Amino acid sequence: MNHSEIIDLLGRHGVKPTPNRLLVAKALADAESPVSLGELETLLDTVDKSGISRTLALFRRQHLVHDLQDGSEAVRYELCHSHGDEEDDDLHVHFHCTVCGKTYCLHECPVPTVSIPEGFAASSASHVIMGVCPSCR
Amino acid sequence: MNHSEIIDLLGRHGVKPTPNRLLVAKALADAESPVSLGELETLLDTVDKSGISRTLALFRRQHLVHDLQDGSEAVRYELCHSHGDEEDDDLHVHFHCTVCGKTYCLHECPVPTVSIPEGFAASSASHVIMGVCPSCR
DNA sequence: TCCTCCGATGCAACCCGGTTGCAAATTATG
DNA sequence: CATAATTTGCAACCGGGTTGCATCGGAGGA
Repeated sequence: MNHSEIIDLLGRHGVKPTPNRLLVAKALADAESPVSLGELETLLDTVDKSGISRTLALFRRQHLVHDLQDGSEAVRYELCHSHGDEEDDDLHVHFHCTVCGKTYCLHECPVPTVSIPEGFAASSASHVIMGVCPSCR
Repeated sequence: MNHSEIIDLLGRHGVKPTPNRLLVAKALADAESPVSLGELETLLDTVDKSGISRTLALFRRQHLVHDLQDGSEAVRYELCHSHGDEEDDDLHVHFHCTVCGKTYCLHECPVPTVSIPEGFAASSASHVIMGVCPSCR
């Protein structure tokens, strides 16, 4: 994703494109798998941890990223692929490798729908599979 | 679950029944929903946080409890209901209420099986639904 | 029974991911 | 150009959780 595409993306989500936000968004766009705050910190050594944290909070509020608890200690972030600026409709299964710690997005696997008891109102769901990835076997 | 049943449960998992372990196991058995370390700490004010932490680590190693990241800040623990002392086969869906923060075990909803790409080896899976629970609507 | 030893426990210090207060820098606005 | 509003970096802080270490307590042997 190039510079102007990223500016455009931020704009569609109502986010003013400041330098740091562009860096964070680019890093997220370039990542092939969900990234944690700590990883972003080492990836973007010019940007302070607090700035990244605040940027991610903003992105979350504007539905530009969604977060994911994959079983590792840290929360990981991933760009929303839905093009609406509201809810994220790109809910796919994640696979967390217990050997290398990497988390894969199985884009081709949608999160299955589970019927839940009367009275519960679901707004989103996450499905994380733990195991060993191809390169660690 | 009464005292001797708990001692028996620990025994089946190869855990020596010390006073603190019995307290932690009882608290977990009595809880109607998964409990966090912090909640156990307030529940068992006679037992130190570090002791609870070490006990939970032991229980995890012996497959007596399994842990769950439900989207709240803390990890929650739940007694394994499988009666084997090895793997836990009681994988059910959890529901996390974003209003009251409580996590429900939907025991009647097994975690759906998702077919994953060639090369990945799954060992377990978690399925967490976020939303609003009956008492918060 | 008493001794000895090893595991269990409590306490405090620490670690780590993450957030917040605040002042400096940068950007937008009249 | 002046002033107000945002963004940023730095450091301090926060909360969950673990670890080092000294002490306590219980099982087993003389």
